[in-house]
Amino acid sequence: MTQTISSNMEDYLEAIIFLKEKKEIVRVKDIGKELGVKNPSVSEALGILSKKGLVKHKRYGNVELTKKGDKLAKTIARRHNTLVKFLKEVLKIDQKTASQDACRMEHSISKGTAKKLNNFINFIENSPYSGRPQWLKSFDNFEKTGKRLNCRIRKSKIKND
Amino acid sequence: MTQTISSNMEDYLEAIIFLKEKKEIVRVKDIGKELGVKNPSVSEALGILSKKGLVKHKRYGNVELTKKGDKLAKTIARRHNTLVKFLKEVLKIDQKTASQDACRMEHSISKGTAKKLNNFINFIENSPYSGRPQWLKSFDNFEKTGKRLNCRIRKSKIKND
DNA sequence: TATATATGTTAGGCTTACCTAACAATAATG
DNA sequence: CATTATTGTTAGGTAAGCCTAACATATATA
Repeated sequence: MTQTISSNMEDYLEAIIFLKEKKEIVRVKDIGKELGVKNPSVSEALGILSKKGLVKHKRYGNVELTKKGDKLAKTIARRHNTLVKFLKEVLKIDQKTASQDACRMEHSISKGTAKKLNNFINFIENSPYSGRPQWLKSFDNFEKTGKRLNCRIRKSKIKND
Repeated sequence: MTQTISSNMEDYLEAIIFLKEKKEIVRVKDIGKELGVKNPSVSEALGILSKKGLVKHKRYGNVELTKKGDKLAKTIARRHNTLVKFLKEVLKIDQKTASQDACRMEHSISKGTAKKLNNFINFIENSPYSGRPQWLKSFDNFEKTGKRLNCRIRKSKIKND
């Protein structure tokens, strides 16, 4: 019985783990601020997440993730980061838009797709020869000018196609 | 005053344009079947979309898109197709998963990102020299073996980076 | 320590998007 | 053309996720 949670509940988990990282103590109002919702909404969400065994929270106390909640939160955060990387590094989308888009897309991407996308990023990041691979530089140029910037070597050497 | 519609309403528009393409006449039950919802839900949605001037629908009649609705539906369908292409062509995700993921992601991707992703696909599809670009073949191999398959030409010719 | 301020919870309401059941109109068929 | 089957609509209900207003607790300070 693998339990599922909604996108919105995923957002709460993600906010909690994010806040935990930089503040150690996580309070209802911090979560609300992070997500742009009011305290009663946070209280309600925490009730739901508690029932599912993802969060520990006693009345008026601070918020903790259970082991299970922590694991799930990390998965979501990882997906988020993968998407941001893709959007920024490959598509050259600005930080703000990239993270906004990632925030929404992270809930709709399947496990397998997330994995493959992550591989794709790794492939790019571990590119041999300097930083950005040649083909991506060629894409940058294609974007700017609509024209392809060919690798000079290929251009001069490959004729038969 | 640019009006916005919800993800779900986007799905209805998309279903309508999809059905229109292959059946000419679109009925409430077709939409319901396509989206996996019951007729009353479709009726309700059509009411909403009609009020927004995106759909024409008289009681017990068939469903049409207005000019505005058609335009919007096409935008959504385009985003969907772009995502499917990316997932299939770049990440090599199977048809079924790709279209499922795209169905969800198409609502969360921003306009600018959709455009850039589309450029990226075009860049790949219009690759000079045979079909799949070398760097993507290299990625395929990276996925399979964890190792990078270098372009032979670069390998032998390029030394200074 | 009494009180004020900040934070959290509860109660009750709203919206979206779904549902079932009951009813209405259209289409198909004896 | 009358009846049945199919399709569509309306009415009314549910769940998620948000809100405000009112109340409760905790914390800080006079």
